[in-house]
Amino acid sequence: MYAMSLAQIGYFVNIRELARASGVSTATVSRALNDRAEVSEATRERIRRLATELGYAPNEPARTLVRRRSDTIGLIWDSGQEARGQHNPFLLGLLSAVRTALSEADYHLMLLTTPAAEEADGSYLQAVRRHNLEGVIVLTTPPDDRCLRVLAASNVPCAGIDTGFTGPRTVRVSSDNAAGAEAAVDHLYGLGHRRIATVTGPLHLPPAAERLAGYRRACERLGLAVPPEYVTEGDFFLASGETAARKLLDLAQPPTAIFAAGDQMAIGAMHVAADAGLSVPRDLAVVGFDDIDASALVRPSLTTVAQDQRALGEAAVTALRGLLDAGPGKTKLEAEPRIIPTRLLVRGSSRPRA
Amino acid sequence: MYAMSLAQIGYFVNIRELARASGVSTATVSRALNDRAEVSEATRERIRRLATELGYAPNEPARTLVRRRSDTIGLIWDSGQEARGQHNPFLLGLLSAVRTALSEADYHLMLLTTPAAEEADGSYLQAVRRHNLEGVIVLTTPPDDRCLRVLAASNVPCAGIDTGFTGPRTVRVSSDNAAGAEAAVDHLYGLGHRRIATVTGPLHLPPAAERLAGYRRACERLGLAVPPEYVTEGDFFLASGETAARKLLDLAQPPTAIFAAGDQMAIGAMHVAADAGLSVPRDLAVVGFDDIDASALVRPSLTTVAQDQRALGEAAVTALRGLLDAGPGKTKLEAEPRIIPTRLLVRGSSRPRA
DNA sequence: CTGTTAGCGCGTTCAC
DNA sequence: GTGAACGCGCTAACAG
Repeated sequence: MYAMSLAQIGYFVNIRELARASGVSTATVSRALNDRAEVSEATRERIRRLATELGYAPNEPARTLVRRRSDTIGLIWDSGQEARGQHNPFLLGLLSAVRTALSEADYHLMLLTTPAAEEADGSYLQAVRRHNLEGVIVLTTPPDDRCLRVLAASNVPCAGIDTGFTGPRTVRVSSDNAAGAEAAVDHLYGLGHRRIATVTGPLHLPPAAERLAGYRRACERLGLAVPPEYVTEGDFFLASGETAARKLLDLAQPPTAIFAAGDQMAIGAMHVAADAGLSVPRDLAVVGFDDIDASALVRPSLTTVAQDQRALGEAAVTALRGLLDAGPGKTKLEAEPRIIPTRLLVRGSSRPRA
Repeated sequence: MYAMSLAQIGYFVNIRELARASGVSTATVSRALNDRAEVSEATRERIRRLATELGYAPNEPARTLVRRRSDTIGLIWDSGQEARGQHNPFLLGLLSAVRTALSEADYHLMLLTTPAAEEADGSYLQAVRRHNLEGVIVLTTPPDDRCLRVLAASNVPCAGIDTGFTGPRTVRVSSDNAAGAEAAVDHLYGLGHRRIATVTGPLHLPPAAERLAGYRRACERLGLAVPPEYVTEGDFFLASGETAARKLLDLAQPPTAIFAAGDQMAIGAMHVAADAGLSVPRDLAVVGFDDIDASALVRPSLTTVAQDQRALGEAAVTALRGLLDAGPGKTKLEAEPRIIPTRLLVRGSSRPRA
């Protein structure tokens, strides 16, 4: 309590004072606090107690300097979407999961900033070196980010969630997009639907391509025909879902169900159906992907393939730690992607037809 | 280009090598790179060029150690909501804004982790000292967080967005909740509504209390009666909005319009109205607060009082920098809150009655 | 088991 | 205008 008041007025103890107070050398204090084996249990305990009593906190910059490691991980997330005013609704969940997992592993987290447009190709790499970062976690960033490519090409350990980049010490973590899409189609098929169309995301993005592949695979397995006009490309946003749905419903043989690769597009499809006087799910069933907040709030609520943000975040941290522990030599880990299962949430937009 | 390849194989230049390469002492290099006046323009330019060429990056831990300042800000956000699986939809916008504003001011950002439950009351404070953080930004954290109270009570500069804590070097930034609520009521009044009820948030939270105050003030100014049963307390989540709306619509004199202090509750009210066979906005107008993503996606789309996340984030950074520049002496700044205007987004749930 | 010593990379005195 | 020397707080090597 005495110590707390000291700390509150801005007085901090350093290792030297702690040593003086406990009657040993700074080296012993350091050993005790860092759980080195060569300290007697008695002195360790004494130092420990005194440390908390005096409110001692190690100076991390100093530790980093001498140990040559910071126990700090950098975090990068997509700012391209932000620029367009579009926030990826997953980011927050991923961020929380990553933060929690990292702190449980005793790593600190530093938020890296996307560089200004100029020729700052190496700025992520520079940041890593400036701060002695051990590795970087990248959240849903477009693979065409030059600055990021430079980073991935370096020997800095990187774990990416839903990213497409590769490099010597890179791991990718992502949801099982294909299986999720398959589950969605299976679900609709089980409901009796035989004319199932899809609205995809931008097909140059891996998740979008994988979801389409899953859709195709399920249709093939189930013996469903997929006329070319049943596959329409969107951009994950609302308007593109509306446009696509309008096109699909205008077909001579309109689908009775739509699987959209993103929830916003799925919601757009529901709007169009309502405007056309169709009842969801009776006249048209809709399944989305992602489980954004809005999916539970719209009416009817949206059946969707939910991603497990928590598991994704934890997997990214685990993967990164794997890279860190393996050391610079082991480049074999690169290709080993981490796939996280999805979960189908059946809601109002696809309840069994009466 | 040559330098880049060196950096990519993990070879880093430090100030000593830079000095050798440019034929001066490390002192001169330091002066040149830190824009000290005592260096000749010629050598400064030469050193600069060589630095970028060789991919030199200063070692921040070392700089922090010797300068006794880290240029780093800590970031804390509410994890209570996360634990309950409820993400505050604003967080992401605030985070981006804070990150951008901070990096423009040449500060680095460190994510702090909420401590495990144990008796870690001082852990934020400890983190600040460990990393030599200059200050902390707190995003929407409940004011009853003990760990946070210890931090706020210290002399660490803190800027909080939508938080209720106070301390010797603390600034609070928040939306103009009262004015926003007033604008919502004015809007409904302008549409011809005279029986306007409200669903509040938990009234122990400042934003909830302020929005209710604004509602009351507007009603008073407009000469509208506010029977006690027109004010129902919710918790910002969907279900509470539904419950409240049911109660309101069951009244002998049901309101023709509802102002909900949060969008989720407003959407809940719309659900209840629909279930009761009422048409929104014809039979019941609804206005929310926050402008969460879902508000633009539901049907009818939700009229809402939008918070300016960008401005909030920037204001927090500005306020914090004010505290930092003022130094430990100036405790006067504490009480000066930053109020950010809101914006009424008129959408389908309150379009003029036919 | 413990103490002494030597830097980690940098900014900052002092001299010149 | 520039260089040499020192030390920030801490850990690691080496003695004892």
